[in-house]
Amino acid sequence: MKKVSITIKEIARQLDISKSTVSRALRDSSEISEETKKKVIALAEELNYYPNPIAISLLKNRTQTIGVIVPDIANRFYSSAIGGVEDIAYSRGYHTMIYQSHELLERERSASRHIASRRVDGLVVAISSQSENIEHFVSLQEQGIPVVFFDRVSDAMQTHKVRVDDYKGAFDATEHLIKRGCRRIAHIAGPKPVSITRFRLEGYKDALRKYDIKFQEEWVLHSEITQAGGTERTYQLMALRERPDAIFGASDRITMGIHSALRQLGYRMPDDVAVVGFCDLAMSSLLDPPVSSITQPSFEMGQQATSLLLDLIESKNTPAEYETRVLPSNLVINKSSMK
Amino acid sequence: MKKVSITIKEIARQLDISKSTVSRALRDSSEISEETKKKVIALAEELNYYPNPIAISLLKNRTQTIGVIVPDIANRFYSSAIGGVEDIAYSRGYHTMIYQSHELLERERSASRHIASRRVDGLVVAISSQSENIEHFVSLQEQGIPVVFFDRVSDAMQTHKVRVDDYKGAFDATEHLIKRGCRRIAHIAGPKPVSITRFRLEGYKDALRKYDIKFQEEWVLHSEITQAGGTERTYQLMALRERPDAIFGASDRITMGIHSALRQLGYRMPDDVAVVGFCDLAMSSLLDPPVSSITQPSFEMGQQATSLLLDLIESKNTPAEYETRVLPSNLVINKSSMK
DNA sequence: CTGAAAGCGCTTACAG
DNA sequence: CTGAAAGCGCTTACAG
Repeated sequence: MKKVSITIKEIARQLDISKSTVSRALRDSSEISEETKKKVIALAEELNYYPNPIAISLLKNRTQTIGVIVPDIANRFYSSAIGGVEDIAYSRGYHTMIYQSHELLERERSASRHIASRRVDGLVVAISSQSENIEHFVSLQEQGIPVVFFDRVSDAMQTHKVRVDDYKGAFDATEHLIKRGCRRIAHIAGPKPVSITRFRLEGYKDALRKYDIKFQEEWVLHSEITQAGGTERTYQLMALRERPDAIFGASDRITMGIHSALRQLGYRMPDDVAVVGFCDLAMSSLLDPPVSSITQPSFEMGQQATSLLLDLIESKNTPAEYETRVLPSNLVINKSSMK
Repeated sequence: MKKVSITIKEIARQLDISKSTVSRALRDSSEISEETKKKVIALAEELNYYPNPIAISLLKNRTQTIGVIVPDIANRFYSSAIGGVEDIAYSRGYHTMIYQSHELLERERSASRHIASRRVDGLVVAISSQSENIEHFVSLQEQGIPVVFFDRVSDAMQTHKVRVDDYKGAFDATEHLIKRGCRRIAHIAGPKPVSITRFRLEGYKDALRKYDIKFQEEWVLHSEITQAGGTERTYQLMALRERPDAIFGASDRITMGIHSALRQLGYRMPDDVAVVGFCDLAMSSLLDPPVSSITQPSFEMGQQATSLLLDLIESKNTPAEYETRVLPSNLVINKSSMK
């Protein structure tokens, strides 16, 4: 199949003027007579002319396109964040290309290569849980393609970062469980290399400390960010000689696993075990019982990361200082922890 | 920030040969001496040279990129279908741009315009439920940008279509309920304009007919494809003087609404009301009780639609005949309908 | 106010 | 085997 697009040259031919004049008239240049402008614009509309963005990209070495890499678009947290990215990008005249890493370093690298070769103007990324090495992002930055991190950030690179206050979210969740009378509070954490895992773990520990509750090594387990992971770790926790009376889950997938494992094992929430997770609200309220969760402003994170990125793209030089924004999370209490 | 990319010209300068020779050597042309090729390739690697795809696009009037428009990427059905699209696209050397219509005609039009102006090579789309008018897709096709429909198709346009056997899926679900002893089977259908709504409704009706069960107008309600829609319509059904003893839901969102409404109203599934839905399995098994569902091969639909699209893109002329592929669906029985 | 020319990075007939 | 030239669709100094 062949595409025929009408060009500036064709308009020039039909009007018997030069391409330069057409180009200027279309961009409403002050040095073209009103009369010529009108003729050109009228014909352009009639012919349904659209400038070829590819030619412009070649000229400006800019594509007006940004990339987003997230672990998984099916995850509500990320699809909502992408909504925020698109929101800002479109309003500032950029298009968005979405990539999924599926938590795989190799996929992330391949997306980065694609971004570099496609001359994408910049990248917003939530790092894959498998990526301890982030050389591929450093390399993009060195090539002049700015990178902004959101949600999953890394200390290994200087750039803008937008994340949620994971520490405080975890602290609040743990404190809430303590106030509800729980004393044996377990935590199923995410994979170790991920930044948010550390922050959340710290929040959990500090809340215990504040109330003089002893931290027990065996009550903290690391898990993949999957439902199956949450289920397996819950089996392990409930098999302990001294069982926890509460479990705090580090992600929504993990929390779903906790929930289904507890039901399957015959425990009642919150009476036997109270549960709080970092969760998507729509999801958690469907479960029985509905799960208390720390909600995160995902849409807003996408927006802020993108607006920082576009500022980087549009400024001539590297900023004096990179910014790390920490957005507040919010604890929503549901039946699973209402003792 | 400024991007500096190394070009063919630079390689030519350093090697003191012409750009033409460099270009040919890089594409491994047979008319270049082995020696020259080696030199060129070695230097290209050293300099980390990548051809500028934008220049090539301008030359070939091809972008090696396809678009996908789906109502909502957060919906598992679509995110999985996108997985299938990406799978085929990448393996055939294409990149994928993802757009969401959010079930809005205006958003779908704007995505189509973007696709046209960006010279995307082709489009795979599941039509928004709001789009009775699909002129924007016809217009793309007329501009030489092939369009393939999947899941939500339309008769208003001649092209390849890939859909699931909605008729049979609905028939099977209804028949299953009948065999379980249900006689007052309600159906919460999707929005009227959507093609799949009709197919599913027909399957439902025909199954009733086969078992000589009278079709009752008031037991079929149309709903938006949202959880809230399913909930509202369930209220309406259960408020009827003669209550249904089974509800068949036309989509996963609707089915979640049915499920939560029934629980909230105090009905037991399946004893009071049996439930079957067109559902995502991972989702439906989290509910209590787990919901029986007609599952659809979403990944495969994405794959097949994309491979048909790429064939269109790569063939010189319009095919003699357009194809409509109908993939089988599968009924998975869970507790919600096990009477 | 308008046009001819150069150039963005590449490919490819046409010569030699 | 290699090079000079034209061209993809556009913009923009430079002339006039």
